[in-house]
Amino acid sequence: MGYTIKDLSERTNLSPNTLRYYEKEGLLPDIKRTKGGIRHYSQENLEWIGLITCLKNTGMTIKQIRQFVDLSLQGPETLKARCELLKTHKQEIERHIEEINRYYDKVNCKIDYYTKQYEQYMEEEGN
Amino acid sequence: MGYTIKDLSERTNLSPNTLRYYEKEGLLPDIKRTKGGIRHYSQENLEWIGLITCLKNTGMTIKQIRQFVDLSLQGPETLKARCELLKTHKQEIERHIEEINRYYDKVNCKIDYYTKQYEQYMEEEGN
DNA sequence: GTAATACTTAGCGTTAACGCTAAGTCAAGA
DNA sequence: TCTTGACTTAGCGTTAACGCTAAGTATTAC
Repeated sequence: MGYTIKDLSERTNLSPNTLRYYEKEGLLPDIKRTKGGIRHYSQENLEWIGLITCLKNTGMTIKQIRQFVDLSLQGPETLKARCELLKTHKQEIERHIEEINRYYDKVNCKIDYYTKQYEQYMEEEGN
Repeated sequence: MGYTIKDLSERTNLSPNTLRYYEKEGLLPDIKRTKGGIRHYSQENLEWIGLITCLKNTGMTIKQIRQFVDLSLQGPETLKARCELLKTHKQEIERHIEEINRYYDKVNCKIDYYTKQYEQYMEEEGN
């Protein structure tokens, strides 16, 4: 039971290098080892990595994630703090979403504009 | 008429350094100069920078933007190519939007989860 | 005329998040 | 048993997109 580092690498699309790096940086606590020292990731570990990846891909730095992880390790007294941290981050994400939507509109406008320009150009050339 | 580099820096939130850098990299063609060699940005230049910024902040690299700019400089024969390029990029943006929405949902789930955990914790402690 | 701003070249520094390598050791599944 | 994969330390390399500095010159708004 459990995943080897290669298994997990495939499931998470993170390289073994990256998985070791995250562990070293404190983002992945409680990874079990065999007697021989080989990592064995649990289902829980896999899910945790899902959360880490989520935070990372929405703009959190490793250091910031580290702080969140440190809180998590301190037990239920920090539940509120963790919640606040996530709520703050949620607002960040909302800002990103707004921004990207604005840019999306802008690109669409440009596409329309170029399309019209192109049609006009073809008409002129077409004669 | 026209903006100095400082004016434009303020309007675009790009540093003078960055504006010169973009120009050097070929993202900003046709910037006029005074006899003395001082840059004078036009309204058109400002709008162009708006587009560049849009592409950059939606994940295009300087090099890719450069290709788009090069096409633009070649006149109306490249209108179709530019259009295709933007459409491809539009799909990229759509992928980003989907991704970020998934992450957004995940963060919200976590917030709910922690909130419930917290309430439960408070109940237990509250006695 | 003078202070404030702009220009150039050029080249080194920075940050984040890894990648990669090497050397040497160890583990474990078939 | 043997081959395949895993482990460690440690340290250098990489990429993108600038930042910063210095030195020395030129311009321009007031």
